[in-house]
Amino acid sequence: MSGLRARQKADRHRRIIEAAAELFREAGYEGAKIEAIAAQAEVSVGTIYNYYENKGDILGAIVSLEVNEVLNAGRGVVANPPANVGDALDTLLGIYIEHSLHYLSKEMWRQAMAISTQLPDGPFGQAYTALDRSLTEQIRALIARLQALGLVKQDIDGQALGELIFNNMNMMFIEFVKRDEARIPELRTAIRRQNRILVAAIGV
Amino acid sequence: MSGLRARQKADRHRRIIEAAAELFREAGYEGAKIEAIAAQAEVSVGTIYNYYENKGDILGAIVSLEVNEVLNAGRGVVANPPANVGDALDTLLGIYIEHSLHYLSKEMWRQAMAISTQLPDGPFGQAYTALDRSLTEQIRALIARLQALGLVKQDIDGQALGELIFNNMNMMFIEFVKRDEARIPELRTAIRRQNRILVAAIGV
DNA sequence: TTCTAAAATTGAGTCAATTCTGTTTTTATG
DNA sequence: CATAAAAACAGAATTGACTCAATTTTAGAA
Repeated sequence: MSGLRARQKADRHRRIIEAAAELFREAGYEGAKIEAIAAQAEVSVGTIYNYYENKGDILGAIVSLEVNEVLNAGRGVVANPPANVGDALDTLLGIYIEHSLHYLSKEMWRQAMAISTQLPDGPFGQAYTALDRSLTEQIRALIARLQALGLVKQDIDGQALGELIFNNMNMMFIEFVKRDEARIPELRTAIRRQNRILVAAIGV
Repeated sequence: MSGLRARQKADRHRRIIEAAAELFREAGYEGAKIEAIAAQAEVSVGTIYNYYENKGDILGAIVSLEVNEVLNAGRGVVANPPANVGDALDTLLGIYIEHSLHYLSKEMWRQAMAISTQLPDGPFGQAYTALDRSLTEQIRALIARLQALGLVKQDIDGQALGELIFNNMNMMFIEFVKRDEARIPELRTAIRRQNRILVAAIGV
């Protein structure tokens, strides 16, 4: 019935992702040749292309796993935010940023971001856009929660604010991954400073 | 003395850029083969790589020309801004956005942005980062001007505010070039809506 | 169990960016 | 104005992502 074929398929997917993740980590994205990934996954080159449209999509699958974890971690903050607008934002964005380099190197992020703008209609491009939207939505949800708690003015345009905060953080993160010597604490400090303007504007 | 070699060099640079610009326009970035650009520029493939590190750098040179024009156009607004904070911002950002598709197609922008994050240390990557900084700086200058005119609170953190506004606009522009069907008026409206929050916060 | 159509796999072949090496042109010096 | 060193050029060779036609494997009907 459901069996063999589906199981083999899932298994090959997993093997390809694991092989790619290992080689990307060891050799970098460019350094990891498709032939090497295929060999490591004990699969032929053609098969990889049966599962993923192109090399970027393999990286994309890995990045998606990571971002989904971040989204999950963020739920806790939205449900139970610190009782201070600035801290609440800092905590949520802090989770995004601190998680970001767990599995993915800066180089992998650079490649992933590049691919998502280069091929916005490819599988990964679309997935990445959706993930960005989910993150924006989560920030918007946090703002709504803070409004419910009476910490943020009721008449604030939550949608626009969420976009503003996400877009700024995302752009800062892009600059961060572009510079290998950039460090997370400085990134967070810079974002806090930018958000201070907003926090002052929206607090009750 | 200075002569022949330098002249030939400048001439070849120009021919390569012109050939590439024409082919990128006609065939798109991917569609424009290096061999074709070389043929059109009456130069060999090897010579192109003597002038530019890779295909992306050729596009980069073209993008830089465009962004520099935009920066020039922006100077006028900073020197003489509309007497209203929201309008002043909208006018400056409007210039950036309206100019953007003059010479460059969305596809060219996508490629250029992708390359600049993929190879941040390449010639174009560095140039692009510098251009972003110049644009941020110009927004900061506008804010300073508005402060001098008494339209913006004195105690506003102009640096952070400039970054916030630029980063948000830039991210919106990235999303804009990723969707072929996206239109400029809607982009400007969305950015105005986001900036409204800031305008409310910083006006005297 | 046996057979057949559909699905999946394979790896040699294609294509285009980039590199490399030998040649030509320019410069500057005696 | 001859010439050697330096700079630039040409295009053939390399490399690696991606394609495709042939082959193998699976599902399920008889």
